[in-house]
Amino acid sequence: QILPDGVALHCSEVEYQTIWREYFDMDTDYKTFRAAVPPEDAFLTRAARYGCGVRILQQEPWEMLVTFIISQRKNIPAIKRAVALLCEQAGERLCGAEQLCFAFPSAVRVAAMRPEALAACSLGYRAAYLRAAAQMAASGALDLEGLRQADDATLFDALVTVPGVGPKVANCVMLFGYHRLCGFPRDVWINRVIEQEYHGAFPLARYAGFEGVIQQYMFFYGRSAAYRADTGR
DNA sequence: ATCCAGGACGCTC
DNA sequence: GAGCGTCATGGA
Repeated sequence: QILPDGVALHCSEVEYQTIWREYFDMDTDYKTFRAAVPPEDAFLTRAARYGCGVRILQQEPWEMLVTFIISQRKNIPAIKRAVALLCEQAGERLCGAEQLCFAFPSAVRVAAMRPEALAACSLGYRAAYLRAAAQMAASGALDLEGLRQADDATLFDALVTVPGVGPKVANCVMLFGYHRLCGFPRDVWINRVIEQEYHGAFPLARYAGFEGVIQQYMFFYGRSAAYRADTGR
């Protein structure tokens, strides 16, 4: 089945309708977002074309909160490793046909982890953040599901009450965990792009309501070998 | 070996 | 509110 942006899915119709349609955000028209990029913005024009298949996944708030707390001051391979270790240490064991597999652990399960198990996930100083976040989410002091109904500002304010969650991580959780496309996470890569391509001033207001989609184009292209080749390093 | 990583926090000023 | 040093660990 061929879907917008040349995406091809190899699964049954039922599986697509019940799982992947929402997860891959197939009912959102990203072409309209890309069309908002003015031709005179050569960087973003290239970035949007390069990342035309990028979509904002509809992932779970708790999973996003945890993974982006872990992400701070880590590179992507190290993040993957830490998340995998966390799943092995605390995740529910899945009956995989071939290889051993673990689910992403719930807040209750993370809150119940022994300190040694948590320390075995190579989280460093983030271990204390993660434990606090798990206690908040497990106790209901932080109602991650209820916050789906909250407006953007209320959601942001609630997220930054969690230890280890600042503006960058909160924007990631809003964007990927709550599908708030206004989220615009500023990480080292985005700051680098804004500095090099926009002299420190990016026209964010032009993309009101879908800032996060534009951010993804900037991030994906800015990190790519294609960009380094285009700019000569 | 050295630098840096999808930052946040606590402290000054 | 803006400008610092610090934080633990591993990847490149």
